Amino acid sequence: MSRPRGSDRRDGIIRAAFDVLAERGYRGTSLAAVAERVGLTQQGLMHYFPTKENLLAAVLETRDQWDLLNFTRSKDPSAIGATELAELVDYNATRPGIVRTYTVLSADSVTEDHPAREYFHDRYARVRQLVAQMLERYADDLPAGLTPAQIAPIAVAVLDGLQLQWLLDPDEVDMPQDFRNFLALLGIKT
Amino acid sequence: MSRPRGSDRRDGIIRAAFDVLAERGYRGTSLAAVAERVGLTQQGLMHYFPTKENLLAAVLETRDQWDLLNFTRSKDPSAIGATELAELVDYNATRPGIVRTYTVLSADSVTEDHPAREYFHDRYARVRQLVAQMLERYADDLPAGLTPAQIAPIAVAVLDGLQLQWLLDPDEVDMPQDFRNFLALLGIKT
DNA sequence: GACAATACCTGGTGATGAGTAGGTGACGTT
DNA sequence: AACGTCACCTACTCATCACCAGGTATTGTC
Repeated sequence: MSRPRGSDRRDGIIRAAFDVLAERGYRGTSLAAVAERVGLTQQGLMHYFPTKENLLAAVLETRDQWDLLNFTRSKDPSAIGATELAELVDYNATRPGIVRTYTVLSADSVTEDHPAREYFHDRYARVRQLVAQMLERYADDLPAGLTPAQIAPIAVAVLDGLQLQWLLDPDEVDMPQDFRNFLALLGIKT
Repeated sequence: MSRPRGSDRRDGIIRAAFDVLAERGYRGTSLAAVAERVGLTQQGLMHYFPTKENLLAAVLETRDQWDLLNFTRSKDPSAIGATELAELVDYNATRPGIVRTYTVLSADSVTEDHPAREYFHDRYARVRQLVAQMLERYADDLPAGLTPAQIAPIAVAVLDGLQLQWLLDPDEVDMPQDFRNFLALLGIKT
């Protein structure tokens, strides 16, 4: 019966915290609840993450791997296009937990004194820039004379807004299809 | 020095609760904090609203007046168009508090056992339907052969998604302009 | 096998949460 | 003037929170 090694344990805690965060939001998440989920006491958890804020930061850093930014990190932003973006939405539609965490936390972060506020502020700036770069390849054919930089915030809004509606009513809202419809609106075929 | 009458007091409490909800989310809001803001003790507040959930329900019911649904309640849905919708966004851009409450609470509501879940589920269904009705008048000229019903969830997503980005970075994100750009994407001029 | 670091634990603390129980004083009605 | 209702309070209860202090058992290193 070997004890998990330090970094494995950390991973487990982060994974559990990610889930609990999705279920209860930041203020609704207790360290004890996260600890219980990995079979530790709250104090055992605090051996790894001395404060709640610290744990949140670790979650945000680590779990970035799942999202748009890291989806594209390895690649050249301008090398990926709408097809890949639509596929990311397909993928997200199979992972409600991940979507929920980011939806809940990002809205949570506009709250007063929220520790993740700066994180999301910066993150959205980066995502808008990334999407703008991606749209460059369609720049000449964009409708209404709009530029990639003008469309980027709208596209990001569609991504986020559809997630919220989908989380609230997965049977009624077909997120992947709706996103493809949006791309069609841009005159982009997938 | 006359004491506020019952219903006035209720209004004051709801107004204060609305603000605190925006600042801290549902789970982060304490009855004591709301009470303090209206100059009552927590128990004084509970004379009017026996439980926290009860207070939330009252806030949601009452403050609906500010939103899209009530914006249009008096009018025939098909009588209002994109211009009015864009003006609503203009108006929202001057009222960050209201926007924040709905943004925070709607995302909050996808959380486990959240008392406002059903409210937002139903609300979004109604908003989508309303927007679809509004789009009917443009039905023949919509791009990519899309129908009002197909565009409605996208338009609602844009509304919500832009609000989040705007709340996080009001200097960088020009919500009203971005929304007009979206309408341009639909081939609608304002 | 000595020794230190790691990985936890038990046992607190003080703050704060929602909600309860039972009052008191002001007011309107008759 | 008596009476009831409304508005609000003090004084709890009990659970839960983040976090601290200090311990012990296991593990890796030499």
